[in-house]
Amino acid sequence: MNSNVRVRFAPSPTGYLHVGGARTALFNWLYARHTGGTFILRIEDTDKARNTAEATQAIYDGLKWLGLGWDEGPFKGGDCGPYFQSEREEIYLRYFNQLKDAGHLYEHGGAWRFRSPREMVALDDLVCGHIEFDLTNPETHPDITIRRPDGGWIFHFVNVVDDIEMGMTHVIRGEDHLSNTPKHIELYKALGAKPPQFAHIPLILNRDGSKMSKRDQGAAIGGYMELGYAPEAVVNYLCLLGWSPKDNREIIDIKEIIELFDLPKINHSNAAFDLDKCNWMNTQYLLHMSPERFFELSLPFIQKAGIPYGTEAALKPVLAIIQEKTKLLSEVPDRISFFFTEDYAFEEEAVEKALKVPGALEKLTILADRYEASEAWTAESVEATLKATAAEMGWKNKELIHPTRIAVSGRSVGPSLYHMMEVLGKERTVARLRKTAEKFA
RNA sequence: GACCCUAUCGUCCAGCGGUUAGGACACCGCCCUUUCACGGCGGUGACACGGGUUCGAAUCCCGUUAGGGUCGCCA
Repeated sequence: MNSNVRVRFAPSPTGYLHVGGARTALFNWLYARHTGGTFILRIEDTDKARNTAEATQAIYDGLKWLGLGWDEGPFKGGDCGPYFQSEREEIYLRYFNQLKDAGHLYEHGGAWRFRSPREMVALDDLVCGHIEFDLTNPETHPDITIRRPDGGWIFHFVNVVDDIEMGMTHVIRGEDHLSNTPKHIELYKALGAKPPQFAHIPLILNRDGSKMSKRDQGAAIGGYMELGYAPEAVVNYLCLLGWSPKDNREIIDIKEIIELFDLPKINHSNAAFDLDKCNWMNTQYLLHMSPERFFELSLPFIQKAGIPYGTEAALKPVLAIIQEKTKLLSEVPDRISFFFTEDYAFEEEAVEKALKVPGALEKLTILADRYEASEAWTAESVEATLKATAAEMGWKNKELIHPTRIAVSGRSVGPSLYHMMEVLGKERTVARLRKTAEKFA
């Protein structure tokens, strides 16, 4: 932290963290980390009607889950607090009086409005480039209200005041604020402050180009948390919406993204959210992450589901063999459940196809005998024994493999069969084979 | 309606005056294979349109069209 760059994420507590907001936070965070600057979290809770307690928690949870830690803000403190707009009344009053005394304000219907200087306002946006706005016509650009008759403050005013007070050097926000920016610049000037550098990033839309709202698929960060995405995958995906390393790579470590990230490299056009690609990204991360990380991310889901896994030592080998098949962490409990109970369920269709065929149950009994007699118990030895048995008896491998898979797991799909039996252990494997042979006899 | 932003495969990106327009997701084949995945190979698929500028435009300029945003006593 040794540059003077100060950026912020300033969400309004709405009850959930929107992906668009998350990416705005991410780009601010990336810029702060890239420059060695400071990332600030400020809660814009001027609207008292909203439930700030729970709604604010959703913001903290989402940012923490994504790994976007802030340097100043709630729980962290800092020299520019408080970091809740609802607690900054005196500051707003001071700036309000400054504007009023200088003659920039007038009362209208009980509310206070800022008198626009009626000029051309130029903006050199770090993403969008040089833009000139003609604010000379009051018909098309009416004066903005900054304070309600009840004394409440309006976004445009408190946002600018806080950015001045908190020493923001760069304002990185959604493009939906681009048209508001000239008004903000007027406010900065009237307050005798130098406007920060602006960077308006493109919006995230639905696949069909429509605006993403709360109910749309993939819109709420909480949804990713519940379904069990790897946060690093979601972050990686979000980074690629509007930014790219320019060399056609997709999976990139966040450390490298921090190095490569810069504002002028951000796209100018809106991006559509593609859940398919996000899902692919997630499976890639799940597949390649360390077993330790997979364990760490899976555990909460396993505990919540109440899987009686016993000890971590018993759980880890099981997780190790299902990791490569897992698409979402929320699937983990179901994928591992049969390892931890002898009362596992049998898929009806699989039973019909593989067990209720002539000779299938006899095969299981014969295999159980062979396994019982075998010394070694590794995936390799288990496989060798199975194939040797099939060869000896004149069966096709498949004719033995499928009934065996269903006998030991109750399912037609699952982890590598031999590894599954290795982890299950000799005793339980043999017992399951025999029990199944009896059960469907 | 006014103003602002944007415009390359269905989607996300690369390209920044001369390329067989590249990669990824998705989709379709084939291969691998004990299931399901992973993986490998191949394929379908795009420069919105019209004018310029230039020896030469996806690349630069203008217009049109389309999409998005803003125009609140919401943030």
